[in-house]
Amino acid sequence: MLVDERRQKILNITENRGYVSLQELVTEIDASESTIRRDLEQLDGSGQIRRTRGGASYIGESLMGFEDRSTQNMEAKRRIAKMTADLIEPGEGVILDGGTTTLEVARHLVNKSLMVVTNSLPIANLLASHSNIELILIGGYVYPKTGVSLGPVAVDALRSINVRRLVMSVGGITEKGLFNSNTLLVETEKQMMNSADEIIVVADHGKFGHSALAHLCPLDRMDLMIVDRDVPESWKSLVREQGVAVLEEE
Amino acid sequence: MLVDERRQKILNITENRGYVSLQELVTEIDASESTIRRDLEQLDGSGQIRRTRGGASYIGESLMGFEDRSTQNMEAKRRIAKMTADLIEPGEGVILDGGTTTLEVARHLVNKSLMVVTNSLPIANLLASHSNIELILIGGYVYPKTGVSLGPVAVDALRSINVRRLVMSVGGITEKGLFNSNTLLVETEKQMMNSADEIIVVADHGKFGHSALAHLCPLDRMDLMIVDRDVPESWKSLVREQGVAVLEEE
DNA sequence: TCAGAAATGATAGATATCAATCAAAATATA
DNA sequence: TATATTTTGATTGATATCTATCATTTCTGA
Repeated sequence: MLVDERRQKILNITENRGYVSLQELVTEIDASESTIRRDLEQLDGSGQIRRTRGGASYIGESLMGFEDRSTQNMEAKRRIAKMTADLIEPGEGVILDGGTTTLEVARHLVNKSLMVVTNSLPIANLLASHSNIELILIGGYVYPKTGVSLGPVAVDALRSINVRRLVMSVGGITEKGLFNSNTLLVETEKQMMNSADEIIVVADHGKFGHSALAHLCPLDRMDLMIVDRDVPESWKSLVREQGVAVLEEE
Repeated sequence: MLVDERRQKILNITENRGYVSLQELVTEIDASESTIRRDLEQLDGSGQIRRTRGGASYIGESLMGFEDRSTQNMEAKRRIAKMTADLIEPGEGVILDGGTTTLEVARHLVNKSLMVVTNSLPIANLLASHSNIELILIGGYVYPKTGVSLGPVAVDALRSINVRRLVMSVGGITEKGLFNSNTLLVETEKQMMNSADEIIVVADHGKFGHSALAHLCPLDRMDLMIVDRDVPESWKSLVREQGVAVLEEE
């Protein structure tokens, strides 16, 4: 059997079953353990399967790298996401910024009829298979860490868009305003804000009191901020003083 | 955290990533190894995940969005993809059109240093996590069936791009030229052709002799066509007569 | 045909995972 | 409140897998 033939066989088996043990492969392909190991090493290296201890598993086209890595305050993020999604009415147009919380928002939107604009690969991925959602993807340079599109291409694409609401996530919030860690991202988000009538910011308690590299906007640029119950009262009143509505849990 | 909540979390993570190691779960859920083991045992016993040595993998159809399990001529497509990928040299810029075959091409490119431009969500997903690849995503209306961006937004974004090679897939090939099933897609692909110096078309034997709704271009617009060994000689010579190079299996 | 390169199979020590067990903590029940 | 039950976390010896190495075989190109 040729090398590529054998690897193709491994690929097929893995794809069909989702997972195979190394021993199964050794038996079925009738090659030595070492050979199969080397095949797995190669196939894993080229991104075709995922090697695991004792075998290999299939790599779907799923969200892969991005999601779930930072489960910080995930509980709070989920509750915030639910509240946010409940605000969105059928038939609306909405921009969803990239982020863990906004991805959770998207999960709650899959059954509504909406026009969604997003620069986030994970969100696009989630929504693309739902035909009730008209999905407009914002392209650009893709930032590998989070899978969002950035830069001039993204900004240009956003210029021709106008929707009712923007749901935005941020890296940090201080009395100076909103922050994110990437200047290109901030440029993109500024254009998002120009393209929407109402600016909604979702922020869990971990965001307050922290700034970041790039300043996005002052607090009063927001229309509505949605937070969890663990955000100190002092922060909420500070934001309210700027004329921004604050929606908190129950 | 409640028991069921924890198990749901394991389920979610497993489903999203296809596979998780036990150690990852211990870290992210912050429970003891024993507890997670017991959870996995339970979830495996009730058929919700498949337990593997060192972790767990997702069970059930890899519904993962777009890809069609019953794709025609998958073997041939894979071999064509391999040949195509071998042509691409490190440092190049390349446009990858959406399609089953081009997705396979992308799999072979993950370890090269490249600039990749694509309008395909599945391809973007695959490549986004590889930092050696500079990924530029073409946005636009997302066609739910296949997860590719189409329309004026996509065309505009492509206008400002110029790369060495375009790898394109087609719906059908006749003596009249290349076809695809969607007019918006064809408009987008026409701009792709303008944005590349060399046009490579990948086509398995199932494509020949079939036209489709929208005419893309005449045969002589191609520079190189890559086919499998089952394409009849008559088609290959027809294409060659138009001054197009044809690369076939060995 | 021959030499060099690549692929293969076997082995062994190091390392990680597993199942089983038990005590402590949390929860439920009387 | 006290007791029984369940859940959890830590430990341990047994077992499986991993990496690295090396001799052998197969493939490749001059």
